[in-house]
Amino acid sequence: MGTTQLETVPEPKYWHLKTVLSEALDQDFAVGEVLPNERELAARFGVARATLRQALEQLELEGRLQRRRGVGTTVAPPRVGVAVGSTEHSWPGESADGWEIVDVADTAVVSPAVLKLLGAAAGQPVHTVRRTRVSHGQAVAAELLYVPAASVPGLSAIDAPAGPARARAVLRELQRLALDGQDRSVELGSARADDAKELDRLPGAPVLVVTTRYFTAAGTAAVSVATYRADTCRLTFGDSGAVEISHETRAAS
Amino acid sequence: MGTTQLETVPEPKYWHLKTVLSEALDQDFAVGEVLPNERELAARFGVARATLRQALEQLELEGRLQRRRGVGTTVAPPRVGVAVGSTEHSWPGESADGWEIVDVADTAVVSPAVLKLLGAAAGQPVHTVRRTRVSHGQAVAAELLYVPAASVPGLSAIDAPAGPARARAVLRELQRLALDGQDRSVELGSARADDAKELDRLPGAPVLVVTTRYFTAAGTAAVSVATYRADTCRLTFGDSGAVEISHETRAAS
DNA sequence: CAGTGGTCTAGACCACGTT
DNA sequence: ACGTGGTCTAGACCACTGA
Repeated sequence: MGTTQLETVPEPKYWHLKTVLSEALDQDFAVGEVLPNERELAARFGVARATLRQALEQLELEGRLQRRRGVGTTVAPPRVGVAVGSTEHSWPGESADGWEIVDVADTAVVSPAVLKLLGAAAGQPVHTVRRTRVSHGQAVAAELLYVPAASVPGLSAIDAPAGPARARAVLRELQRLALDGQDRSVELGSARADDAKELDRLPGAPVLVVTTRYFTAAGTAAVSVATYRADTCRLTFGDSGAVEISHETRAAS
Repeated sequence: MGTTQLETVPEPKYWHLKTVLSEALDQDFAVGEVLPNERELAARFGVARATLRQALEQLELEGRLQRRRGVGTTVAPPRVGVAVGSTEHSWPGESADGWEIVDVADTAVVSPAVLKLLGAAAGQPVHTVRRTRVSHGQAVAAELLYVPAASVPGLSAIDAPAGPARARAVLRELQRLALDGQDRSVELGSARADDAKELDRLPGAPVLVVTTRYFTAAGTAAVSVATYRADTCRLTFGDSGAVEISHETRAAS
């Protein structure tokens, strides 16, 4: 008996479903179009709703679909490229890069892990600036920027009582410093409740967490933790224009 | 009736469960330790197994747990930092960076999207090199490197019949070219069947897809599509050492 | 073989947005 | 009020690993 090709196991239903749906999306649906509801789709494919949902979840994870409770499931536009690492190092807030200040919780309590990143001692006052990044009219990222008070001594006395005005002051002071370098990492996470609200997603939604450390000669002057919507964003780093790709880049060769 | 604090909606069970488990992991479990099986955990918390699984899935997504069919659920070590963007641009294969050549499918059929990235015409021959990146004894990434034959003219005649030897030859030829720049993007995806096998994960597992374009004066000389295990990897970019963080960085402030 | 996680079902109820 | 997706249940069977 020749070992031709029949040692493959039965493909899970939801996996096969995903493939079928994916092809249907390419051929029969336009961006923004709404799909039939889950109960009907499940019936049409002859599977339980939970199984259908497993396929939809994957497609949403890959940025093909957008689902909203109370509304429906729509075909998502291609992911937007969001520039994260320009060639030149720069402080947050320099040039209009799509970030909007939301709020600042002055001298707030900071988690031990962030303190460790800052190389700061517990109890040390830290300015905490909350910002949102908007692209194509949609919120794509929420950021928490941590700036030890020691990094921006100019603010020690002249202070507004916290709020957007003060946040801007913190950024302004930062930009006066000489930036020696920066450090960045990207990992997968799930949206905390506050970030989820900012990003118009449910808590637990997949996000790309970008952690950046800003260095001066004196050490780590600031740390930024930015969470990007993983479903709609493609983070771009590089010299030249953003890479233009779609999910098809990874289609079976 | 004072509107004290009771407009909060009931937290989903799986979300609360995740929090409880997360704290238990911090306090009562060591890295590598195995958890009780799903049926017992579900019973212990008084929920259905599906609900418990929803919590476990999130924790796995966040890199806190590792689950393997037939084996069990174990506490995952902190994510490993994997350097992706060194300061200097470099061709793939330069310096020992943990990549291992697996195979090369010479002049294989290439998806239209990749061809578009390459700026190449359909039907043009493209060398396709398959590599794996190993870190700490574990496969963390699988890569497909596309090199149009036109980029490495030195290989046109002197050829082995495809295979690791030829793959090495392609990389060697690449490194002779003057690299003008590169372009990188990161997005969330789910593992294709072949990548999943390489990474010892199930198909559909979450991965970080890093797409890199390599430019010479003549245009795009090569494109790399690397898929990293999202559960175990933290991609690092930057001048200095990798950022050292844990999930705690994003703990509620 | 026994035990694990992975898949699947057929129902129920809930939270949300729109009408 | 209605229809949507989100949560949850209590079961069943399957695929894989290891002893």
